[in-house]
Amino acid sequence: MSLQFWKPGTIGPGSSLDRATETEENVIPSAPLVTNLSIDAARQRLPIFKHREKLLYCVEKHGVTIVVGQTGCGKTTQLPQYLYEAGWSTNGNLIVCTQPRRVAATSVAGRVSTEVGTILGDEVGYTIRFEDVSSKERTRILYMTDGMLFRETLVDPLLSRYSVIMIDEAHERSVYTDLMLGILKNSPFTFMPIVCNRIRRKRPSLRLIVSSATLDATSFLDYFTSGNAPDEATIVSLEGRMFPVQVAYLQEPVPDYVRKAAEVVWSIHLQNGSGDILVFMTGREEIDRCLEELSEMLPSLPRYAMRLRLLALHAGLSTNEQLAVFEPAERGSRKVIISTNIAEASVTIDGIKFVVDSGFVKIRTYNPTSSLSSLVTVPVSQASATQRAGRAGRTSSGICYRLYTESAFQTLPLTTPPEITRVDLTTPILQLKSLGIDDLMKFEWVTSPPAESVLRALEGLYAAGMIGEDGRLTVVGEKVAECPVDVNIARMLFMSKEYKCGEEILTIAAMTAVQDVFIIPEGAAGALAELERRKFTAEEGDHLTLLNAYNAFIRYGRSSSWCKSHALSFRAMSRAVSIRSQLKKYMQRFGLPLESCEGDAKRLRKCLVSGYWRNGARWVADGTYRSVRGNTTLYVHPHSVLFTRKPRSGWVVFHEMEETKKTQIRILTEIEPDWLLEYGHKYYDKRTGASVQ
DNA sequence: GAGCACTGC
Repeated sequence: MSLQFWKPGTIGPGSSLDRATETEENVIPSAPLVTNLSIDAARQRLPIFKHREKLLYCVEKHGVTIVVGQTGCGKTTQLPQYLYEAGWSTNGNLIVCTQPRRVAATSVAGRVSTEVGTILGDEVGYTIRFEDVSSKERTRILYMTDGMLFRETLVDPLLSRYSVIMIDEAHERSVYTDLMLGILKNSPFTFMPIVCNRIRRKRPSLRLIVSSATLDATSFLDYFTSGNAPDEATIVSLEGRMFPVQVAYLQEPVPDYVRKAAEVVWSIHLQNGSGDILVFMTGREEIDRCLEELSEMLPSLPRYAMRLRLLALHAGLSTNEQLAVFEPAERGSRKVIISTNIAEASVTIDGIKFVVDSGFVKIRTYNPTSSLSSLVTVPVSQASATQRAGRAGRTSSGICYRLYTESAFQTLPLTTPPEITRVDLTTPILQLKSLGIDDLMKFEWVTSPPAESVLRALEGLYAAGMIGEDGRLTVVGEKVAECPVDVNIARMLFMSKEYKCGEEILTIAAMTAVQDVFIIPEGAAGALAELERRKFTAEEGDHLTLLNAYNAFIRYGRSSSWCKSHALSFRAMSRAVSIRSQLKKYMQRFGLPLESCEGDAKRLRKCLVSGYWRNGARWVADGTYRSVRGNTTLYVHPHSVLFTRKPRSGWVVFHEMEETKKTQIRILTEIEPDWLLEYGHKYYDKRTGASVQ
């Protein structure tokens, strides 16, 4: 394979590390310091233990401490321990550290409890949805998902259990991270001493640490100090322990990065010593194509070369298939993992020495005007590209090959827009209202979502009866805010009392909340799986089909082998069981009866319409649908049981709509059109005088 | 007749 694609002076496959000019000595830039920690000290790149006293001092003195720490600097594991030793968790107080992901919260808690020398769940514990491994009396350091802490604020807005709150991985800017930071600054109940002195009287001892792996951390400081109180907060930079990763760029852009990726993998393999290869693609389709290209090359592998073990990694794989990427390659062979963005932060594989970065990623976007969510392929941000490159330097020095030019890299956005700017805000805004934040126009977001999204969410909440004309929560809205489900689904749960079908609606609510219930593989196996699925098919549509599958799963003893032989995902089904039992508790608390409709599907479908009435669609002769709102053309998702069939009444409601190549609707149920009117009139007549046609 | 990036409560 020719090396001419690689810009001279950067590193091409096969060139020696010694000869190559380094474009970036270490792809993780060292952090500039805005700190009252001595800049000289930082320049000397002191190891973390020398920061320790300064760090404790900063937390002690200031309301907000921003910590910039690279991968491996120990901020997540060490910092809470320092605070613990320094006595921040006396008098029954807790030090809480939030993580965006469940696995991170559990694994870090495990590590720290070992370091402290206690059993997990004793002094060190974790709390994630469905799992609370902590002790009310004894736990002092608690790891938690940020979503879980956010939910806790709905119950205890003062967060009175905690003396220190550390929002970790803040650079990822998950919705819940942003909401947590937002309420810490804005809520009338919370305490930011800098911003809100009246609260400082309520919680004078509470401290906040925001920790981030990237430098946009300075913006967190500005956010909390409104840009004018630098002596009230600090940024501390910690040195990471990472091996250097060198970066090579293409000299010329390529039209087909999938093919190019396969070629680069091939030349790395032939010209470099041992070390596994990780390739970033955008989705399953590209992964499969790249694997195909590589397997076609395999027969031409020279006899002297190591063997190649080709692996795919994406979220759609079963647990076992995912675990395969962690198995060390056999002697004399090299692992090549072709992955989605899952390997950028969620899944960490040791032993990777080479990263091949396509430079693209699929992200969710939301168009508030059409309330359409879509999945688009976009160029990655520089921060993402840096993170991807870093995956090559976890266990030794490595090389990252970027399948784009250096000048293209310079034009990439610095960061990915925070998730809060790209999602439907209906649920977040309902929850903020529940926290007493009524005037959303005055709410100071870390990054403001589009005003249109806020308005659309308010409109939806009003239409669903969650807020009144004054914008305040209704009695139902107050309850629904506590429920961990979508507003539509919550409405159904409440209406099930009228339709006497709580038992079934509860199951449907749980099943619609999990993804990939049916496993339909490609090709011949897929056809067999389709046949299996037909055993559960209800002619009314997907909701009742999901209900049938759930009931059968319970009837046959929740067995994983049973799932396997019926094309069902055991993981998804088990999750549905957990969600159902959680939602059941909410129903009991709200006094909603768990009656069965005793096979009366009409009652059940009417209840579905009470939640989905804004998601109506009409069948047209070409097999597509037209939405009731907006009259846009909708295509049925191929996984729907109504994909091949016209609904008898010609009308359906659907669970969600999403734009991919076309606008698709997922999880459909056949209904009578006048059921839509029953709910539609209440809304349309009052607001605009228009009606549902 | 055709397809789901990744989290989280």
